[in-house]
Amino acid sequence: MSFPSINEQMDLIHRGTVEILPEEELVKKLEKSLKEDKPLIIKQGFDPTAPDIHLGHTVGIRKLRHFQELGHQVVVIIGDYTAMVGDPSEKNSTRPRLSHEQVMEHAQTYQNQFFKILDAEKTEVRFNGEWFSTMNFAQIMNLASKFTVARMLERDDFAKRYAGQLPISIHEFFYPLMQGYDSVEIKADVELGATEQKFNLVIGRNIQKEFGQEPQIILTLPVLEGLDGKQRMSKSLGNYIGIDEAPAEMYGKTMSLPDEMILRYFELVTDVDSAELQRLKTQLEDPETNPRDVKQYLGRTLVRMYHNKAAALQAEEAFKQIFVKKDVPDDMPEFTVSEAEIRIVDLMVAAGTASSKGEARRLVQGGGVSVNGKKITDPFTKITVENGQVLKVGKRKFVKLLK
RNA sequence: GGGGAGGUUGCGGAGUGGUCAAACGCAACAGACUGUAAAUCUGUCGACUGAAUGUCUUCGGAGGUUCGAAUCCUCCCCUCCCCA
Repeated sequence: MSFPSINEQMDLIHRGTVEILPEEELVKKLEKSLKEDKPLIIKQGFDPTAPDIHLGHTVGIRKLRHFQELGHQVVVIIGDYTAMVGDPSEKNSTRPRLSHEQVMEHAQTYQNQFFKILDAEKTEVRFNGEWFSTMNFAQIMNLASKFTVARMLERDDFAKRYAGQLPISIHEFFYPLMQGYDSVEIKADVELGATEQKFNLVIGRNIQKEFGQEPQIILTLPVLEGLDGKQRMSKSLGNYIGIDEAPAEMYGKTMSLPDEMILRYFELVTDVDSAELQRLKTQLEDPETNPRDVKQYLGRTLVRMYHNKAAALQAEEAFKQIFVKKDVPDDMPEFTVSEAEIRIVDLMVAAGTASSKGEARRLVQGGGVSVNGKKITDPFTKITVENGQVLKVGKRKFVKLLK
Protein backbone atom coordinates (compact mmCIF):
# COMPACT_ATOMS: atom_id res chain seq x y z
CA MET A 1 0.00 0.00 0.00
CA SER A 2 1.25 3.48 -0.68
CA PHE A 3 0.26 6.67 1.01
CA PRO A 4 0.19 10.26 -0.28
CA SER A 5 2.81 12.64 1.08
CA ILE A 6 2.49 13.96 4.59
CA ASN A 7 1.52 17.39 3.29
CA GLU A 8 -1.19 16.05 1.08
CA GLN A 9 -2.50 13.94 3.90
CA MET A 10 -2.52 16.82 6.35
CA ASP A 11 -4.37 19.00 3.86
CA LEU A 12 -7.29 16.65 3.63
CA ILE A 13 -7.19 15.84 7.33
CA HIS A 14 -7.41 19.53 8.15
CA ARG A 15 -10.52 20.22 6.14
CA GLY A 16 -13.31 21.19 8.48
CA THR A 17 -11.51 20.06 11.62
CA VAL A 18 -11.49 22.16 14.72
CA GLU A 19 -8.51 20.76 16.60
CA ILE A 20 -5.87 18.11 16.22
CA LEU A 21 -4.28 17.30 19.55
CA PRO A 22 -1.36 17.16 19.51
CA GLU A 23 -0.71 17.89 15.88
CA GLU A 24 3.05 17.14 16.00
CA GLU A 25 2.27 13.66 17.25
CA LEU A 26 -0.03 13.08 14.33
CA VAL A 27 2.67 14.12 11.91
CA LYS A 28 5.03 11.70 13.62
CA LYS A 29 2.53 8.91 13.38
CA LEU A 30 1.96 9.64 9.72
CA GLU A 31 5.71 9.64 9.08
CA LYS A 32 6.05 6.33 10.80
CA SER A 33 3.14 4.88 8.88
CA LEU A 34 4.67 6.06 5.63
CA LYS A 35 8.05 4.62 6.53
CA GLU A 36 6.70 1.27 7.66
CA ASP A 37 3.98 1.21 5.02
CA LYS A 38 1.44 0.54 7.73
CA PRO A 39 -1.93 2.25 7.95
CA LEU A 40 -2.95 4.13 11.06
CA ILE A 41 -5.97 2.92 12.97
CA ILE A 42 -8.65 5.57 12.89
CA LYS A 43 -11.46 5.21 15.34
CA GLN A 44 -14.83 6.72 15.81
CA GLY A 45 -17.58 5.40 17.99
CA PHE A 46 -21.28 5.62 17.43
CA ASP A 47 -23.99 5.01 19.90
CA PRO A 48 -26.90 3.46 18.13
CA THR A 49 -29.38 5.37 20.20
CA ALA A 50 -31.42 6.78 17.32
CA PRO A 51 -31.80 4.67 14.24
CA ASP A 52 -31.24 7.32 11.62
CA ILE A 53 -28.10 9.00 10.49
CA HIS A 54 -28.42 12.63 9.61
CA LEU A 55 -26.08 15.17 8.11
CA GLY A 56 -24.73 16.03 11.54
CA HIS A 57 -23.32 12.53 11.85
CA THR A 58 -21.85 12.68 8.41
CA VAL A 59 -19.34 15.34 9.43
CA GLY A 60 -17.44 12.65 11.32
CA ILE A 61 -18.20 9.82 8.94
CA ARG A 62 -16.95 11.88 6.03
CA LYS A 63 -13.74 12.56 7.90
CA LEU A 64 -13.34 8.83 8.35
CA ARG A 65 -13.88 8.56 4.64
CA HIS A 66 -11.04 11.01 4.09
CA PHE A 67 -8.72 8.82 6.13
CA GLN A 68 -9.90 5.86 4.17
CA GLU A 69 -9.06 7.62 0.94
CA LEU A 70 -5.60 8.25 2.33
CA GLY A 71 -5.18 4.52 2.87
CA HIS A 72 -5.66 4.25 6.61
CA GLN A 73 -7.66 1.65 8.48
CA VAL A 74 -11.00 2.87 9.74
CA VAL A 75 -12.54 1.15 12.71
CA VAL A 76 -16.10 2.05 13.55
CA ILE A 77 -17.14 1.14 17.03
CA ILE A 78 -20.79 0.49 17.54
CA GLY A 79 -21.33 1.28 21.16
CA ASP A 80 -23.82 -1.40 21.97
CA TYR A 81 -22.66 -1.38 25.56
CA THR A 82 -21.99 2.32 25.91
CA ALA A 83 -25.43 3.03 24.48
CA MET A 84 -26.88 1.31 27.46
CA VAL A 85 -25.14 3.95 29.56
CA GLY A 86 -25.86 6.98 27.42
CA ASP A 87 -23.31 9.65 26.67
CA PRO A 88 -23.65 12.48 29.15
CA SER A 89 -21.93 14.94 26.78
CA GLU A 90 -23.92 18.09 26.20
CA LYS A 91 -26.84 16.66 28.01
CA ASN A 92 -28.48 18.26 30.94
CA SER A 93 -30.17 15.12 32.05
CA THR A 94 -29.58 11.44 32.36
CA ARG A 95 -30.33 9.62 29.17
CA PRO A 96 -32.75 6.79 29.26
CA ARG A 97 -30.96 3.48 29.08
CA LEU A 98 -31.76 1.33 26.12
CA SER A 99 -32.30 -2.38 26.04
CA HIS A 100 -29.70 -4.44 24.27
CA GLU A 101 -32.28 -5.59 21.77
CA GLN A 102 -33.19 -2.03 20.78
CA VAL A 103 -29.55 -1.19 20.46
CA MET A 104 -28.82 -4.08 18.12
CA GLU A 105 -31.76 -3.15 15.96
CA HIS A 106 -30.54 0.41 15.67
CA ALA A 107 -27.02 -0.79 14.98
CA GLN A 108 -28.15 -2.62 11.88
CA THR A 109 -29.81 0.48 10.48
CA TYR A 110 -26.71 2.48 11.30
CA GLN A 111 -24.45 0.15 9.43
CA ASN A 112 -26.60 0.22 6.32
CA GLN A 113 -26.38 3.97 6.35
CA PHE A 114 -22.67 4.19 7.16
CA PHE A 115 -21.81 2.49 3.95
CA LYS A 116 -23.49 5.14 1.89
CA ILE A 117 -20.43 7.14 2.83
CA LEU A 118 -17.75 4.71 3.88
CA ASP A 119 -16.22 1.99 1.79
CA ALA A 120 -17.63 -1.15 3.36
CA GLU A 121 -14.72 -3.24 2.12
CA LYS A 122 -12.21 -1.14 3.98
CA THR A 123 -14.13 -0.58 7.16
CA GLU A 124 -13.84 -2.66 10.26
CA VAL A 125 -16.94 -2.61 12.44
CA ARG A 126 -16.64 -3.67 16.04
CA PHE A 127 -19.19 -3.78 18.83
CA ASN A 128 -17.83 -2.81 22.19
CA GLY A 129 -19.95 -5.46 23.83
CA GLU A 130 -17.28 -7.76 22.43
CA TRP A 131 -15.00 -6.80 25.32
CA PHE A 132 -17.39 -5.26 27.83
CA SER A 133 -19.79 -8.18 28.02
CA THR A 134 -17.07 -10.39 29.42
CA MET A 135 -15.40 -7.90 31.71
CA ASN A 136 -15.54 -8.96 35.33
CA PHE A 137 -16.00 -6.76 38.32
CA ALA A 138 -12.32 -6.71 39.23
CA GLN A 139 -11.50 -5.42 35.77
CA ILE A 140 -14.21 -2.80 36.01
CA MET A 141 -12.87 -1.66 39.37
CA ASN A 142 -9.42 -1.49 37.90
CA LEU A 143 -10.66 0.73 35.10
CA ALA A 144 -12.68 2.90 37.47
CA SER A 145 -9.74 3.36 39.82
CA LYS A 146 -7.80 5.24 37.18
CA PHE A 147 -9.94 8.34 37.45
CA THR A 148 -11.09 10.61 40.20
CA VAL A 149 -14.46 12.16 40.84
CA ALA A 150 -12.93 15.64 40.78
CA ARG A 151 -11.56 14.90 37.33
CA MET A 152 -14.99 13.84 36.16
CA LEU A 153 -16.59 16.92 37.61
CA GLU A 154 -14.23 19.09 35.58
CA ARG A 155 -16.47 18.34 32.67
CA ASP A 156 -18.71 21.19 31.85
CA ASP A 157 -21.84 19.16 31.48
CA PHE A 158 -21.34 17.31 34.74
CA ALA A 159 -20.33 20.50 36.50
CA LYS A 160 -23.41 22.29 35.25
CA ARG A 161 -25.72 19.51 36.19
CA TYR A 162 -24.13 19.31 39.57
CA ALA A 163 -24.40 23.05 40.09
CA GLY A 164 -27.93 23.08 38.73
CA GLN A 165 -28.96 20.43 41.23
CA LEU A 166 -29.72 17.95 38.49
CA PRO A 167 -29.14 14.26 38.93
CA ILE A 168 -25.96 12.56 37.80
CA SER A 169 -25.99 8.82 38.08
CA ILE A 170 -22.81 6.99 38.96
CA HIS A 171 -22.98 4.86 35.85
CA GLU A 172 -22.64 7.97 33.72
CA PHE A 173 -19.10 8.32 34.98
CA PHE A 174 -18.36 5.08 33.24
CA TYR A 175 -19.17 6.40 29.84
CA PRO A 176 -15.86 8.16 29.20
CA LEU A 177 -13.98 5.28 30.75
CA MET A 178 -15.67 2.83 28.44
CA GLN A 179 -15.12 4.94 25.40
CA GLY A 180 -11.48 5.31 26.35
CA TYR A 181 -11.12 1.61 26.87
CA ASP A 182 -12.43 0.98 23.37
CA SER A 183 -9.33 2.75 22.14
CA VAL A 184 -7.17 0.37 24.14
CA GLU A 185 -8.86 -2.66 22.65
CA ILE A 186 -8.36 -1.60 19.08
CA LYS A 187 -5.08 0.24 19.66
CA ALA A 188 -6.38 3.40 18.07
CA ASP A 189 -3.92 5.89 16.59
CA VAL A 190 -6.48 8.59 16.01
CA GLU A 191 -9.94 9.07 17.40
CA LEU A 192 -12.42 11.43 15.83
CA GLY A 193 -15.25 13.11 17.60
CA ALA A 194 -17.28 16.26 17.74
CA THR A 195 -15.88 19.11 19.79
CA GLU A 196 -18.21 18.26 22.66
CA GLN A 197 -16.51 14.87 22.75
CA LYS A 198 -13.16 16.33 23.66
CA PHE A 199 -13.29 15.25 27.25
CA ASN A 200 -14.09 11.67 26.34
CA LEU A 201 -11.38 11.67 23.73
CA VAL A 202 -8.77 12.96 26.13
CA ILE A 203 -9.74 10.31 28.65
CA GLY A 204 -9.01 7.79 25.91
CA ARG A 205 -5.44 9.06 25.69
CA ASN A 206 -5.03 8.73 29.43
CA ILE A 207 -6.44 5.26 29.51
CA GLN A 208 -4.25 4.08 26.71
CA LYS A 209 -1.23 5.36 28.65
CA GLU A 210 -2.46 3.53 31.74
CA PHE A 211 -2.57 0.37 29.70
CA GLY A 212 0.90 0.96 28.34
CA GLN A 213 -0.08 2.08 24.86
CA GLU A 214 0.98 5.02 22.78
CA PRO A 215 -1.83 7.58 23.23
CA GLN A 216 -4.17 8.31 20.37
CA ILE A 217 -4.35 11.59 18.54
CA ILE A 218 -7.53 13.52 19.03
CA LEU A 219 -9.25 15.11 16.10
CA THR A 220 -12.29 17.19 16.84
CA LEU A 221 -14.91 18.23 14.35
CA PRO A 222 -17.54 20.94 14.56
CA VAL A 223 -21.02 20.18 15.66
CA LEU A 224 -23.28 20.90 12.74
CA GLU A 225 -26.18 23.22 13.42
CA GLY A 226 -29.57 22.00 12.35
CA LEU A 227 -32.27 23.61 10.25
CA ASP A 228 -32.70 26.44 12.72
CA GLY A 229 -29.04 27.33 12.29
CA LYS A 230 -28.61 27.55 16.02
CA GLN A 231 -29.02 24.30 17.84
CA ARG A 232 -27.07 21.18 17.03
CA MET A 233 -28.66 19.00 14.43
CA SER A 234 -30.46 16.24 16.20
CA LYS A 235 -33.36 14.01 15.69
CA SER A 236 -34.92 14.82 19.01
CA LEU A 237 -34.91 18.52 18.22
CA GLY A 238 -36.51 17.75 14.88
CA ASN A 239 -34.11 20.01 13.02
CA TYR A 240 -32.29 17.41 10.99
CA ILE A 241 -31.82 16.26 7.45
CA GLY A 242 -31.59 12.49 7.39
CA ILE A 243 -29.45 10.84 4.73
CA ASP A 244 -32.23 8.37 4.06
CA GLU A 245 -34.81 11.03 3.38
CA ALA A 246 -36.68 11.36 0.13
CA PRO A 247 -35.19 13.80 -2.39
CA ALA A 248 -38.01 16.31 -2.04
CA GLU A 249 -37.72 16.36 1.74
CA MET A 250 -33.99 16.69 1.62
CA TYR A 251 -34.08 19.49 -0.90
CA GLY A 252 -36.88 21.34 0.84
CA LYS A 253 -35.24 21.15 4.22
CA THR A 254 -32.02 22.43 2.73
CA MET A 255 -33.84 25.43 1.31
CA SER A 256 -35.18 26.29 4.73
CA LEU A 257 -31.67 26.66 6.14
CA PRO A 258 -30.64 30.11 7.23
CA ASP A 259 -28.35 31.71 4.65
CA GLU A 260 -25.42 31.83 7.08
CA MET A 261 -25.32 28.07 7.05
CA ILE A 262 -24.77 27.67 3.32
CA LEU A 263 -20.99 27.72 3.27
CA ARG A 264 -20.71 25.75 6.46
CA TYR A 265 -22.80 22.99 5.00
CA PHE A 266 -20.80 22.98 1.80
CA GLU A 267 -17.62 22.67 3.77
CA LEU A 268 -18.70 20.08 6.27
CA VAL A 269 -21.11 17.82 4.50
CA THR A 270 -20.45 17.96 0.76
CA ASP A 271 -17.66 16.87 -1.56
CA VAL A 272 -17.00 20.20 -3.22
CA ASP A 273 -13.28 20.84 -3.27
CA SER A 274 -11.51 23.79 -1.72
CA ALA A 275 -11.34 25.76 -4.98
CA GLU A 276 -15.07 25.43 -5.43
CA LEU A 277 -15.60 26.35 -1.82
CA GLN A 278 -13.61 29.51 -2.33
CA ARG A 279 -15.60 30.34 -5.45
CA LEU A 280 -18.87 29.94 -3.58
CA LYS A 281 -17.61 32.14 -0.80
CA THR A 282 -16.78 34.92 -3.25
CA GLN A 283 -20.11 34.48 -4.93
CA LEU A 284 -22.01 34.80 -1.67
CA GLU A 285 -20.11 37.93 -0.74
CA ASP A 286 -21.19 39.58 -3.97
CA PRO A 287 -24.26 41.72 -3.25
CA GLU A 288 -25.57 40.84 -6.71
CA THR A 289 -25.93 37.23 -5.67
CA ASN A 290 -29.22 35.99 -4.35
CA PRO A 291 -28.14 33.50 -1.67
CA ARG A 292 -31.14 31.45 -2.60
CA ASP A 293 -29.45 30.41 -5.82
CA VAL A 294 -26.41 29.13 -3.97
CA LYS A 295 -28.67 27.35 -1.56
CA GLN A 296 -30.40 25.65 -4.44
CA TYR A 297 -27.02 24.41 -5.57
CA LEU A 298 -26.45 23.08 -2.06
CA GLY A 299 -29.80 21.33 -2.17
CA ARG A 300 -28.99 19.73 -5.50
CA THR A 301 -25.56 18.69 -4.27
CA LEU A 302 -26.93 16.97 -1.22
CA VAL A 303 -29.69 15.14 -3.06
CA ARG A 304 -27.16 14.04 -5.68
CA MET A 305 -24.88 12.65 -2.98
CA TYR A 306 -27.51 10.54 -1.31
CA HIS A 307 -29.70 9.79 -4.30
CA ASN A 308 -28.64 10.77 -7.80
CA LYS A 309 -28.46 13.61 -10.23
CA ALA A 310 -31.86 13.04 -11.77
CA ALA A 311 -33.51 13.01 -8.37
CA ALA A 312 -31.76 16.26 -7.54
CA LEU A 313 -33.11 18.01 -10.61
CA GLN A 314 -36.54 16.59 -10.06
CA ALA A 315 -36.58 17.70 -6.42
CA GLU A 316 -35.62 21.19 -7.51
CA GLU A 317 -38.36 21.33 -10.11
CA ALA A 318 -40.97 20.15 -7.66
CA PHE A 319 -39.78 22.69 -5.14
CA LYS A 320 -40.01 25.53 -7.60
CA GLN A 321 -43.43 24.43 -8.67
CA ILE A 322 -44.78 24.58 -5.16
CA PHE A 323 -43.02 27.54 -3.67
CA VAL A 324 -42.01 29.74 -6.52
CA LYS A 325 -44.96 29.24 -8.84
CA LYS A 326 -47.25 28.59 -5.86
CA ASP A 327 -48.54 25.61 -7.72
CA VAL A 328 -49.48 22.25 -6.28
CA PRO A 329 -46.99 19.40 -6.35
CA ASP A 330 -47.31 16.55 -8.84
CA ASP A 331 -47.08 13.93 -6.19
CA MET A 332 -49.04 14.15 -3.02
CA PRO A 333 -50.71 11.83 -0.60
CA GLU A 334 -54.23 10.87 -1.52
CA PHE A 335 -57.24 10.58 0.67
CA THR A 336 -60.52 9.01 -0.24
CA VAL A 337 -63.63 10.65 1.13
CA SER A 338 -66.68 8.48 1.47
CA GLU A 339 -69.16 11.18 2.41
CA ALA A 340 -70.70 13.31 -0.28
CA GLU A 341 -70.32 16.33 1.91
CA ILE A 342 -67.91 16.79 4.76
CA ARG A 343 -67.04 19.60 7.10
CA ILE A 344 -63.62 21.05 6.53
CA VAL A 345 -62.40 20.37 10.08
CA ASP A 346 -63.52 16.75 9.95
CA LEU A 347 -61.85 16.36 6.61
CA MET A 348 -58.60 17.78 7.91
CA VAL A 349 -58.49 15.43 10.86
CA ALA A 350 -59.49 12.43 8.74
CA ALA A 351 -56.87 13.22 6.13
CA GLY A 352 -54.22 13.57 8.81
CA THR A 353 -53.44 17.23 8.24
CA ALA A 354 -54.47 18.22 11.75
CA SER A 355 -54.16 16.26 14.96
CA SER A 356 -57.42 17.40 16.48
CA LYS A 357 -60.51 19.25 15.44
CA GLY A 358 -59.50 22.07 17.70
CA GLU A 359 -56.25 22.40 15.84
CA ALA A 360 -58.04 22.13 12.53
CA ARG A 361 -60.43 24.87 13.53
CA ARG A 362 -57.59 27.15 14.54
CA LEU A 363 -55.78 26.56 11.31
CA VAL A 364 -58.89 27.41 9.36
CA GLN A 365 -59.52 30.51 11.40
CA GLY A 366 -55.87 31.47 11.01
CA GLY A 367 -56.30 31.42 7.26
CA GLY A 368 -53.97 28.53 6.57
CA VAL A 369 -56.34 26.21 4.78
CA SER A 370 -57.52 26.08 1.21
CA VAL A 371 -59.31 23.70 -1.09
CA ASN A 372 -58.42 23.93 -4.75
CA GLY A 373 -56.73 27.25 -4.10
CA LYS A 374 -59.78 28.75 -2.46
CA LYS A 375 -59.12 29.88 1.06
CA ILE A 376 -61.52 28.66 3.69
CA THR A 377 -62.02 30.75 6.79
CA ASP A 378 -65.14 29.30 8.34
CA PRO A 379 -64.48 26.02 10.17
CA PHE A 380 -68.05 24.90 9.55
CA THR A 381 -67.81 25.09 5.83
CA LYS A 382 -69.00 21.91 4.22
CA ILE A 383 -67.00 20.65 1.32
CA THR A 384 -68.60 18.78 -1.51
CA VAL A 385 -65.74 16.63 -2.55
CA GLU A 386 -64.89 16.29 -6.18
CA ASN A 387 -62.35 13.87 -7.45
CA GLY A 388 -58.90 15.41 -7.63
CA GLN A 389 -59.50 18.42 -5.44
CA VAL A 390 -56.47 19.52 -3.49
CA LEU A 391 -56.59 20.28 0.19
CA LYS A 392 -53.79 22.54 1.32
CA VAL A 393 -53.01 23.02 4.98
CA GLY A 394 -50.30 25.42 6.01
CA LYS A 395 -47.37 25.95 3.72
CA ARG A 396 -46.51 22.46 2.78
CA LYS A 397 -49.22 19.94 3.49
CA PHE A 398 -51.07 18.87 0.39
CA VAL A 399 -53.61 16.11 0.07
CA LYS A 400 -55.35 15.03 -3.09
CA LEU A 401 -58.98 14.21 -2.40
CA LEU A 402 -60.63 11.26 -4.07
CA LYS A 403 -64.19 10.13 -3.99
C1' G B 1 -28.67 8.16 59.32
C1' G B 2 -30.28 13.57 60.41
C1' G B 3 -31.91 18.40 58.57
C1' G B 4 -33.65 21.46 54.50
C1' A B 5 -35.51 22.46 49.39
C1' G B 6 -38.21 20.77 45.39
C1' G B 7 -41.31 17.70 41.33
C1' U B 8 -46.71 22.51 37.33
C1' U B 9 -49.26 22.06 30.41
C1' G B 10 -42.52 20.58 24.78
C1' C B 11 -38.66 23.44 27.78
C1' G B 12 -37.82 27.36 31.42
C1' G B 13 -40.85 29.31 35.13
C1' A B 14 -45.41 31.82 37.95
C1' G B 15 -49.40 30.22 40.76
C1' U B 16 -50.47 28.32 47.76
C1' G B 17 -58.61 26.84 48.41
C1' G B 18 -62.98 29.28 43.90
C1' U B 19 -62.40 34.41 38.90
C1' C B 20 -57.00 28.18 36.81
C1' A B 21 -56.79 24.62 31.03
C1' A B 22 -53.21 27.44 34.78
C1' A B 23 -49.36 34.32 34.16
C1' C B 24 -44.85 35.22 31.55
C1' G B 25 -40.57 33.83 28.41
C1' C B 26 -38.65 30.30 24.79
C1' A B 27 -39.79 26.78 21.25
C1' A B 28 -43.62 25.29 17.90
C1' C B 29 -47.68 26.17 14.36
C1' A B 30 -50.54 29.55 11.11
C1' G B 31 -51.07 34.46 8.65
C1' A B 32 -48.70 39.17 6.49
C1' C B 33 -43.96 40.47 4.20
C1' U B 34 -40.32 37.28 1.44
C1' G B 35 -36.40 33.62 -1.34
C1' U B 36 -40.38 27.61 2.53
C1' A B 37 -33.74 32.49 4.56
C1' A B 38 -33.23 36.14 8.41
C1' A B 39 -35.64 40.19 10.85
C1' U B 40 -40.39 42.25 11.93
C1' C B 41 -45.65 42.37 12.87
C1' U B 42 -50.37 39.48 13.92
C1' G B 43 -52.86 35.23 15.68
C1' U B 44 -52.88 30.30 17.91
C1' C B 45 -50.75 27.01 21.18
C1' G B 46 -54.96 20.00 26.21
C1' A B 47 -59.28 17.45 24.01
C1' C B 48 -64.56 17.26 22.79
C1' U B 49 -68.98 19.60 21.27
C1' G B 50 -72.00 24.58 15.47
C1' A B 51 -68.49 27.49 20.68
C1' A B 52 -70.16 28.18 25.79
C1' U B 53 -70.58 31.99 32.49
C1' G B 54 -70.46 23.91 28.46
C1' U B 55 -68.17 18.85 29.23
C1' C B 56 -63.87 15.86 29.93
C1' U B 57 -58.57 15.04 30.89
C1' U B 58 -54.02 17.54 32.98
C1' C B 59 -50.08 20.54 37.90
C1' G B 60 -44.87 13.31 40.46
C1' G B 61 -48.40 8.75 42.24
C1' A B 62 -52.46 6.85 45.36
C1' G B 63 -56.05 8.09 48.80
C1' G B 64 -58.63 11.89 51.91
C1' U B 65 -60.79 16.86 53.71
C1' U B 66 -64.13 20.43 51.19
C1' C B 67 -69.98 22.75 47.96
C1' G B 68 -65.12 23.44 45.39
C1' A B 69 -58.02 21.24 45.38
C1' A B 70 -52.28 22.60 41.23
C1' U B 71 -53.18 24.84 46.04
C1' C B 72 -54.97 21.72 52.58
C1' C B 73 -54.08 16.51 54.99
C1' U B 74 -52.02 11.24 54.82
C1' C B 75 -49.03 7.64 52.62
C1' C B 76 -45.80 6.53 48.59
C1' C B 77 -42.21 7.53 44.44
C1' C B 78 -38.33 10.70 42.48
C1' U B 79 -34.47 14.74 42.61
C1' C B 80 -31.22 18.34 44.79
C1' C B 81 -28.51 20.71 48.91
C1' C B 82 -26.27 20.66 53.82
C1' C B 83 -24.56 17.84 58.13
C1' A B 84 -22.62 13.12 59.81
